[in-house]
Amino acid sequence: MVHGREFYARDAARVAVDLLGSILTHRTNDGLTQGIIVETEAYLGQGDPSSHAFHGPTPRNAIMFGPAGYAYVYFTYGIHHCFNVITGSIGTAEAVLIRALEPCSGTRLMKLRRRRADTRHLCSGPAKLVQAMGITKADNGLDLASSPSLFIETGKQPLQIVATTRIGITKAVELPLRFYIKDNPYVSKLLKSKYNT
DNA sequence: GACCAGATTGTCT
DNA sequence: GACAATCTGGTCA
Repeated sequence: MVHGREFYARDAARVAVDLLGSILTHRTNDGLTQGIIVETEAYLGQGDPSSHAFHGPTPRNAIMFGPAGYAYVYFTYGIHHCFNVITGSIGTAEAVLIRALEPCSGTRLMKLRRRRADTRHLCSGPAKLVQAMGITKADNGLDLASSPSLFIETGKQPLQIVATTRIGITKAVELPLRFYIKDNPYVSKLLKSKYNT
């Protein structure tokens, strides 16, 4: 079942947890890719110093201030893109960053896009999965609740979930807003980068 | 595996 | 002008 607006219109942390085990699908002209979401991070809008929304609306983060269920794709470090889903109610600017996937369908296509042969390294990081799935800045603002080409649906249910601190940020680093599936080999980093190289 | 440096440009102060 | 929700490839062990 594809997640609808009501699924996304809840607290970012709750959505982040519930997205674990769900399946992300992207259809492009090149073909179909699918992955199980195994790692997420919650960003709490204007109250969160490490959120893009912290300083208020700008042209870049405008989509965050709209309704839940929309995709927020941004560019960073001069080379990378990251993929988020907007959550909460209109104006709260909450979002969930998808950090890692377990490749499920279209792994051949993922390997071509990533130019990597090792399945383990196809989607084990926010910028990696964006590249493997063929997500681009053009997907910014797409409605995941109604798009036929980009959506998330219910997957496995009973899971062991680990909550820990977020990665790659310099503010509010202590908040336990990163979630991943215990013992899953596709998670980007454990407490000490174990599966990363 | 651990640690480090370089890439490279959009975005905002 | 500074910095960024990162990744890769190098060195050393």
